[in-house]
Amino acid sequence: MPELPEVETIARGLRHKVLRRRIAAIEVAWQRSIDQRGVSEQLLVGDTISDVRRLGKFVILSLGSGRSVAIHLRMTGRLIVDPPAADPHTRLTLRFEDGGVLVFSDARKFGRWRVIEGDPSRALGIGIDPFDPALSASVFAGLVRKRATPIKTWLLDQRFLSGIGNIYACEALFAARIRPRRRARSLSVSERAQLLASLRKVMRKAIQHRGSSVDDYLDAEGMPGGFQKQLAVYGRGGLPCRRCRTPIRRVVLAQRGTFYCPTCQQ
DNA sequence: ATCAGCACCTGTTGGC
DNA sequence: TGCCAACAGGTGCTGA
Repeated sequence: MPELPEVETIARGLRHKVLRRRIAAIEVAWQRSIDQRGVSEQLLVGDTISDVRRLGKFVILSLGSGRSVAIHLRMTGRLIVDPPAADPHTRLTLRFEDGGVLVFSDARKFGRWRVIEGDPSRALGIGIDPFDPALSASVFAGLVRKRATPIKTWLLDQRFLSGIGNIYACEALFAARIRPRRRARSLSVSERAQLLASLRKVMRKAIQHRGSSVDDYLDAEGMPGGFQKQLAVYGRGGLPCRRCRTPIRRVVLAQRGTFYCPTCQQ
């Protein structure tokens, strides 16, 4: 479900709700929702949340002990603080000392919690953030260099850039006017510049709208995003392109639905 | 290095 | 109305 803009929205919303709260207990309703079941819970009890932020598509809870919790929401994961009603898909519950709770709800059970000692960005093995100022044109060029894989597939590979998912890969390629099947290494200097600028522009705008709720995404406040109304191609197969009226085409690439305009994107 | 296929899961939707 | 197949925003593994 959530990609960079959604995870960013969730992390921001969660931050002020859980900061400085102390973990008193953990309840695991679905074992596979947490790595190192048993060991992880023991490590967390008594620790305090000192920061909340996003790393790629992970929500990171930093703890007073120096440890971190990396939460990947995958398709349907949600983080809810002090829910008004019991959630039927609750997989994990953090009980705070003050009596409140952080609930991890996940209908499809794909999401994972992982406790990390030391530097989480290293442990997670993910690439550079698209908004990292260190991601210059030459760094970007180095990452696509020699890559024969389609650019859409490359964008989804978290080891290069982290945080981009299927929606924003499609949207950024449309904005940059590049076909999803183009080989990564075949992009010209100006196409690479266009793509990087489009990734940032599309996702910055999506963050401003608190993400896209295509199906059932909700942020930490339980609110849907608003960016889905502005999607140019994603989910618009057969509908006219907003730029040239050509029907948007849907193909499957890297086992994922991929949308593009055959006229605007070359 | 890359890719297709499948696995992990459940809920929703669209076609018949 | 009811059933069933297809599909879903993600990732990891296997085997070719």
